[in-house]
Amino acid sequence: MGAFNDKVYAVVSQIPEGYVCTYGDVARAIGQPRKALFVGYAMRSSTAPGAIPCHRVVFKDGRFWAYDEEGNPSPQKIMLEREGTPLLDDDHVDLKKCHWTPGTTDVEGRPTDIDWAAEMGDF
DNA sequence: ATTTTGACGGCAC
DNA sequence: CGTGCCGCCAAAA
Repeated sequence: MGAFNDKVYAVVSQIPEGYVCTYGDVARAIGQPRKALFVGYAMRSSTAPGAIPCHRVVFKDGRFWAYDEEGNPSPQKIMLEREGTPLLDDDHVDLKKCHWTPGTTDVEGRPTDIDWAAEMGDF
């Protein structure tokens, strides 16, 4: 696994619950703003579901992948709602309220080492 | 080695 | 505010 994917993993894992981050921000955080697209690949190919909260990574517009290849609603949307992420549309989040950027101080009382596997297991 | 294609982003219209 | 096009970089064909 390349170091790139590893960094992406680290950054995305830091996104607090109820907040989202854009691909561009993640790419920039790892020092390669041009590879925003590549970050998306890392998410899509994201290994074991639950290992990475890829559902918290959205487009710069706030849009997120709400549907999978089969056109079925993706669990991402449900998870975002469940986490209390403010949504503007069925596939848009309110970046104005939940836009979190890496590098900033973590939200108080928001441990980044949550057991996502267990969270997903609830589904 | 060359072409195609993106879970992107920014700017123009 | 929605759409289109181009630029980026790397992997896949």
